[in-house]
Amino acid sequence: MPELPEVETIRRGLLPNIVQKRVVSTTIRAPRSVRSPLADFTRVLEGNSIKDIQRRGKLLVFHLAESSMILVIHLKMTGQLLYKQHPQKGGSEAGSESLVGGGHSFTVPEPSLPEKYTRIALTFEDGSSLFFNDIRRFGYWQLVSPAEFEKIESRYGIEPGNPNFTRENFVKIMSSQRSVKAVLLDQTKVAGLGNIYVDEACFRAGIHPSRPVKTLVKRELDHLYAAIQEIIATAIQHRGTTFRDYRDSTGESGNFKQLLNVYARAGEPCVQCGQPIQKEKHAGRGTHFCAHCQT
DNA sequence: AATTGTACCTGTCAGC
DNA sequence: TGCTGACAGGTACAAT
Repeated sequence: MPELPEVETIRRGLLPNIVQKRVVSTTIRAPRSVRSPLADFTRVLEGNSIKDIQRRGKLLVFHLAESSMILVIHLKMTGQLLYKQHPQKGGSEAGSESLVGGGHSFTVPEPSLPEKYTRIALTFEDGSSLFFNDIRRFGYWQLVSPAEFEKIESRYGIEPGNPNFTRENFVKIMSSQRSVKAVLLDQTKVAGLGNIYVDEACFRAGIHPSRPVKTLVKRELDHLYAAIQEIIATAIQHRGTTFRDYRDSTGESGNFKQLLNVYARAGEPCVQCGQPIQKEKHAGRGTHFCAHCQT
């Protein structure tokens, strides 16, 4: 799924476009993507407007102007939130873009929305729309009360980029029997990291992802603490990483892929030492590392 | 408390 | 070409 940098990029893209806008209609094409009673969902959203969009870890948090209910959206693996300025005519090829490559010139029609994988759509008073596309349907939209939100929110750990991501708090987390990989992926410990950025942070810090966190010495903790913040900040600057499904709110891919050192580079030479990057399963996830540079 | 397996769902790709 | 199995950026839950 989109991790912190991707979700943050989506949030920033949506903010100027849908805040203050009134929802005039909701379309639910996949009822299971909504984790609230559908009647309530529609009743609360229609006629209401978006007051603000925040983010907690990988969760997008929509505050409403005329209800205390909060809309939380999790994109999981393949969720996308696409904003379209103008209503589209179904089935047309309008909005095509031309690409040139390998000596051939060809045209890729920009798919019109809604499409096959559109699960939910909102239409605003000015005719613009927000589409939730999600191939695998792991993602969800949920309306929660402030009390329920507080409960959800409180389970998330410290976040790179937030004031609570202090070295002191970081060290507190890094004191279990579990591996670095497992702890950094644990959203109740550090919120927002996923498989890509955990592997990249471990590489940058020179730490093997299967090391038990309690074996890290001060210098290694310092490196890892700094690496996480640098990776996340740089990834946000580059608008996230796109492999296949991730797109920002305008449908654009992220640019951080070219800066990856280990993730999805199994067998390719390490940028530091030239040895092939390894891929093994750790903490249940495909894990990429350089056996020479990470100890 | 921590780890492992399983489930959710659909698409893609490697291998036969 | 077609089939099968493994795997994919995430997380919740049950079992161990």
